[in-house]
Amino acid sequence: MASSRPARKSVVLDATSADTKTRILDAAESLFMEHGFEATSLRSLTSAASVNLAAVNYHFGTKEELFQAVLTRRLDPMNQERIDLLARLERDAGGKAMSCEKILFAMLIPALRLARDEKRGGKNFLRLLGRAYADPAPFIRHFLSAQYAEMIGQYKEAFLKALPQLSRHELTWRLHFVMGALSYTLAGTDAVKLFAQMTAAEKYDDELLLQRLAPFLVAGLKAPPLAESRKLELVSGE
Amino acid sequence: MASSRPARKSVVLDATSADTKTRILDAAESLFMEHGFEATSLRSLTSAASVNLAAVNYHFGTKEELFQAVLTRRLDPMNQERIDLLARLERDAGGKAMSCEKILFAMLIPALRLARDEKRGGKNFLRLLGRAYADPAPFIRHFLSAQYAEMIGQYKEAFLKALPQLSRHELTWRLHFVMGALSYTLAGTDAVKLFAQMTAAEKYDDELLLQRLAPFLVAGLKAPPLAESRKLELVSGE
DNA sequence: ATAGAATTCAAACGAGCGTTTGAATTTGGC
DNA sequence: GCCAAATTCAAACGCTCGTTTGAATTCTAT
Repeated sequence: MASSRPARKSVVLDATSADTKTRILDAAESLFMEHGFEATSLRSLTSAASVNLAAVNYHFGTKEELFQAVLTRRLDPMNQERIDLLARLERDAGGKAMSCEKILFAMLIPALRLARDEKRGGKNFLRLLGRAYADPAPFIRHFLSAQYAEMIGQYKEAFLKALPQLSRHELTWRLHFVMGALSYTLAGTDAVKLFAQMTAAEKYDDELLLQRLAPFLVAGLKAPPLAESRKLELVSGE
Repeated sequence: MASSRPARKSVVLDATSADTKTRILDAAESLFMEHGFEATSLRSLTSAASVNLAAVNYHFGTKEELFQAVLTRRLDPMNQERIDLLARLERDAGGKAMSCEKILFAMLIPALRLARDEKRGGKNFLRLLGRAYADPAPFIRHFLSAQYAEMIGQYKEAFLKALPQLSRHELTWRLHFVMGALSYTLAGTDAVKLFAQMTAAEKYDDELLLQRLAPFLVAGLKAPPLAESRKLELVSGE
């Protein structure tokens, strides 16, 4: 039988809590988040999930496919929610331009809902997602690229209408910055304390985090495009 | 003798190009960037550097210490440059408040200089750094936290003066977002194509990247703090 | 030229890795 | 109640990992 000692210090799921596939996904979500893909062994993962070592290969094929399954389980519904929410807002607007804020909120709200829903992985999953964005493994990058393509495409069109002063090219860059700040921020656990010693009073709270992030990102998106004249100033010595 | 075949497809350094320690650091910088810390083996690293396998442990102790040495070599001078540049600007301003742009540029310029200096690792190192920010390994997080503490502290004080409408707490968050967008952006290699299909005409260019990032971040920093009244709107369904 | 320190080297160590196997067990339709 | 399919299981396979070792070699100061 599988040892019932924790992998390191972490959770061991009750053997009766759910079926094998779900227990594996739950343990993988937690361990991949904590240690990353490469540093998480299938042995620690299966013992945390209280399943046999071979169960991962039986149910998912390989470790890589398991990782993709972990992401898909939460990501597909969240991105679909984003697409649906944007479509509804566009219908409500009746062809008129929407505000930049509204579009951005439509992106953030499904993430916020997911973060608050412990049954869907909650904060754990968002942090895992933030980490996955920065993982150098090609299979992860390609997978995420495919998962996000449709959603990002739709939002890019919406933002283009809301921010007519931006070229498509400029907007592409800014959406990149937005996703960067978002994923980096969500990935932070202890990392929040990296530069900031948070007061113990205000504990880590994803909702509050997104509320602070939103005005920052809206202002960035609305910023005037870089003037030609400023370029030299940046690269000169001062 | 060490095999002279490349680790995967990558560079093999000329055995006479530099001393052993430097060759190891150079190969490590490149491979850690490409594959991440866990996924880079000392065997592929030492063969790419054309040194004996045991040389890493002899010169650096452990793989973790090697990683820290790779970061320290570039990071210490860059952050010192940032601190010095800020101090000079503050002296020039003679106690009067500096503009937000100037402070941010003082942060970005040393990074830009490093990116353009191939002898100091260039773009490779900045991408490695961006990846390191998102790595879950505790020893990396603690190391970076210590490396950045002084620099971030100085800039926080400067920004506080430049942005008096922000509370210290609010600014802490915004600097977190700034570092997020910056590191995520710098970490992108192929990742730039993640959401954006860059035109072949405009090839990847760190200088241009920072020029686009700067106005985005300045606008975000200057954004008015989140009004109480908006909070509910974000968390409600629409 | 030579002693002693520093470095390089081939080889091995023990451990952990992802995956496979084939038998044992459980499950579900008839 | 039974048989076949699905699942679980212990064990092993082949491989790679970071690190250590002790001898061989190179460097340096006298």
